[in-house]
Amino acid sequence: MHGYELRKELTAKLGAIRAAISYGSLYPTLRRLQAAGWIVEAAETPATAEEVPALTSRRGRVVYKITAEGKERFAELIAQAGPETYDDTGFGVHFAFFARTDQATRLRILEGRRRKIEERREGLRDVLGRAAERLDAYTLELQRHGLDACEREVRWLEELIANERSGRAPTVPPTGTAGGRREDNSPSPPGESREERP
Amino acid sequence: MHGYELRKELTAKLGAIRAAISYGSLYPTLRRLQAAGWIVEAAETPATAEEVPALTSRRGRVVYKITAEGKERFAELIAQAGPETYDDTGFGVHFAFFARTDQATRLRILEGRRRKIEERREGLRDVLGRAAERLDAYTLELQRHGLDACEREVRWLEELIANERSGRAPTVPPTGTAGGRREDNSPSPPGESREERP
DNA sequence: GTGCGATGTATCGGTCCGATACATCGAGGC
DNA sequence: GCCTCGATGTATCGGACCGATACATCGCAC
Repeated sequence: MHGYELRKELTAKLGAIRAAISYGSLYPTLRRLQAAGWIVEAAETPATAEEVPALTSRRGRVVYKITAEGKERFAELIAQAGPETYDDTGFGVHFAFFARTDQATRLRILEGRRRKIEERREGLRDVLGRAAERLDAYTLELQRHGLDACEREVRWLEELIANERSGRAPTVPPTGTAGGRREDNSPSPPGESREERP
Repeated sequence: MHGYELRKELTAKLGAIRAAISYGSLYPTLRRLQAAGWIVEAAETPATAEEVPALTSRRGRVVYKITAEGKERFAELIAQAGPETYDDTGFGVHFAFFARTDQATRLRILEGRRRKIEERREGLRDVLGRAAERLDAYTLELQRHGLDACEREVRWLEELIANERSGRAPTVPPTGTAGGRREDNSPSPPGESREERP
């Protein structure tokens, strides 16, 4: 893909957890990835060969393609979990690419996230319990709302974990689930709804 | 307060919406505020005058105090709303200081936030409707979870707006609401909270 | 035929974070 | 009595990211 397209794809895929990637972040990142050899510039074939060089310094759209090494590195990245894997954005990114990794990784990350949210929940309960009379009604309402969100997310995660253990696809799209699937290293992958864009 | 204390206070007050302020942000900000004249260094009185100068370059805790101009600027800041007022963090900060501003401002901000969340909600519905078959089951589940959070927040905001219009304190701690309060410029401030564990 | 919004690449200044350094102090273990 | 460890406290530095902006092309509606 080229940058603009990539941005749109990611915005659709990650829209639930974060705003669009900024250009100030996108283009430098693409160059970094290229410098590392994880993507290569795959110059778009001009419609007719002779019509392109006319324009002065027009950059034109730059199409990138992931390399074998890049794929390898990507697989490593989504499978390995550091502390930032469990914060809101980090977890969202990992989760959005769950279909590309194996069940053990998915379970590990879901459980790590649950632990993190449980900690946040306890912190909020603490504040609501101990500091309640020091805080005004609006601040308290904010904490309550946050606490509610935590409890809700823990339940959501627990459902996902249970589904994962039972080998089923994520929760409950009441659609008829499609597709037997085979995979190289993972025992029981979830149904991929469709897929495969390089 | 001094920096460390301020950080703890803010962490408790804003814990529901964001992580602790980093030191790399806190101390430069304090200096910026001081340079602008909005806070002043109010050197902590040493326990006994002669015992302090002994230590070599020890900075000791630096206590700051807000100035009259700082208070004025703060009141302006929480009352004025830009685009960033309605994103997650910005809204949380405004909301956490709602008790310091007037009802008209509170309503304006609550409604702006609602509009923003409704837009996000529509975006997610769009993706779930149009791009559903292009995305894998996990990504879809992420969108669904995000959509659910949006719907929930809109309901929460609507409750708050209704309460605000009726002049009552924020939502529903089933406590007997306490406190007659007077205030300089605001028509009907909310009761300052009593304690409460749900 | 012209303006305007979508498409597309790119940079720059500023802000914030994470890691780290350094110093003091009280509590607890041995 | 000594020593380590965690909490308290101020501070900086490099790097990542955002928001604004610039500039160019293309298709379409009016």
